[in-house]
Amino acid sequence: MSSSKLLKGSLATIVLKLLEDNERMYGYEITQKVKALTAGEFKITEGALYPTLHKLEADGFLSTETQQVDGRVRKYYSLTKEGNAEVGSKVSELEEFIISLQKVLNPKLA
Amino acid sequence: MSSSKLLKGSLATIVLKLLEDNERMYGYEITQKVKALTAGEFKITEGALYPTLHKLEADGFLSTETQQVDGRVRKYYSLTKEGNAEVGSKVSELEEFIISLQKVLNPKLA
DNA sequence: TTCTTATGCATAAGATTTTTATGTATGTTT
DNA sequence: AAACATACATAAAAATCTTATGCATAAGAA
Repeated sequence: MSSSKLLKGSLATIVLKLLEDNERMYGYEITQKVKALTAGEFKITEGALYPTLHKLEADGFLSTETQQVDGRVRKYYSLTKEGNAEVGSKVSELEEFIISLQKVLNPKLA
Repeated sequence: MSSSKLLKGSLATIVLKLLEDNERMYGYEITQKVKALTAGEFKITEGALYPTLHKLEADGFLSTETQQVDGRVRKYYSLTKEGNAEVGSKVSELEEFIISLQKVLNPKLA
């Protein structure tokens, strides 16, 4: 993920969340979706995304099916049962992190 | 920083922000302050904090003065002129990152 | 028609930032 | 006396990212 090397462990959570919302997606589609959602702020690089997808699959959170579309190969990812159970806690964890971060950045408000 | 290895590049920004709010602080005090502000959610480790402080000093954003207090040495850090000029943009960058992150995590709202 | 851009996957080297472990030292509490 | 808190520091290892590279097809521009 680009956007100036911020946020380390958030990419896996972002991927899981997108797959919760979308049923199935392929890698390139994920990069475009994130770019669209953030108005170009986040640019997920392939070097970060593909190893993350492979790890999530190895961990049993994602399953894949390859498909030919217009002469090109696409590898679709979907949440497994375990993946589905994981998304919520991962997203909560990240949201709680954001809340804590805001407490530091703006102690008067948050 | 603990809280489960989340957020990579945010520690330097947190340090700069605390020093903007507090005039001068020493390392151990920073760890305690962050713990207090976040109700124990963030536990900054020494192995992360001290190298970060040293780098910020090397970059010219912080200056130091050592002081003896109750037989123990404290190394106080303060923002330099350059550090003061840097805090705002670093904090803005992090806040914009949070906004983008929320757009991904909750596309219906944000 | 050739070059560039877009689509689509993947891996490897290097950089960065963190965790974990270790070391030194003094003061305070049990 | 032992344990915990205060206070600094560094090094090895792990984690996660960027950058570079490679392969391949399709579509659009020059």
